[in-house]
Amino acid sequence: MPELPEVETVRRGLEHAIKGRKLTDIMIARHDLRLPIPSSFIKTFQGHQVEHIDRRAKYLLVYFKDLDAVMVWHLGMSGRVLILEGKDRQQEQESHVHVIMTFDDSVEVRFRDPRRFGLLTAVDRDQLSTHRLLAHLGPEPLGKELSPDYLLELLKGKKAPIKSIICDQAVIAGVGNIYACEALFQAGISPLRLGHTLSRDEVAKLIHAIQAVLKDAVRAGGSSLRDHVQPNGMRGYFQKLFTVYDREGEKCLKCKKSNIVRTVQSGRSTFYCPTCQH
DNA sequence: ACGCCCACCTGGAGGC
DNA sequence: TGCCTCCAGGTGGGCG
Repeated sequence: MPELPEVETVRRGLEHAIKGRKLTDIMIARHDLRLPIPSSFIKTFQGHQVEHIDRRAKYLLVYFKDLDAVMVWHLGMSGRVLILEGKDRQQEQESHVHVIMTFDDSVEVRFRDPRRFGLLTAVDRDQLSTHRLLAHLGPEPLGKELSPDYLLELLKGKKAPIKSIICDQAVIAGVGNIYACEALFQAGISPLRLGHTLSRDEVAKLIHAIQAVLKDAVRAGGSSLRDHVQPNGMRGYFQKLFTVYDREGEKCLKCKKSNIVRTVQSGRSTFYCPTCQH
């Protein structure tokens, strides 16, 4: 379930498990992810010590000590990171584990991605901001650059619905389908509204809602971090937090009157309350 | 330029 | 049981 909060949760889990450790072995079961894993991948990273792990939008960036190359990792739609230590490592190999990285000969990080929309590659540190995967990304939603001024200016003349706009990684980096729905519900703004029709107050309210929803989800992910080392660990937990997403036909939790409606925008499901959102 | 559609993949759920 | 259809958290290329 990789939107920003899930990727941030994975980042924290990785930082905890492998920061300062040496990447002793890399096993690649298949290279053909969304982008092929470069043939030089193993030679580039094997034997190096993890310095720290960053996140940019939905990308994980693994930095190594004394190494120019940064490991750039995206989980796509179905990507999961499994962290296994000690006796857990002996457990039966699941399907669709494409890469296994071993640290200090004792901690295993497995990348499982059934749909293979994820990617794993190497980019030089000084080329990160201009790399084609990352160059177009907009501001981080939890940073200071995401201001009402910024978003209001960007919405001028935009005829796309606001929901599609906030899912655009060039506008806000890291918001995806679930949290776009959740934030619009919290802000009381209809996902169907065209971008240019939002008032300054609404834009401010929307930004506040996006930040609140993401922070809550990061907190929830953080609190269930231990589950993350186990397959299927966190799935049920996050779903409990959804107020509109995937709740078509159920009673709105706010007005307790209308049923949640599902519609399709830009090919993606949108969920909203027709009473609470205008 | 912008907004939308589609393909890229696999698996799970639900209908018949 | 099995087969079919639809749906899924992302992304970028291409089209009108």
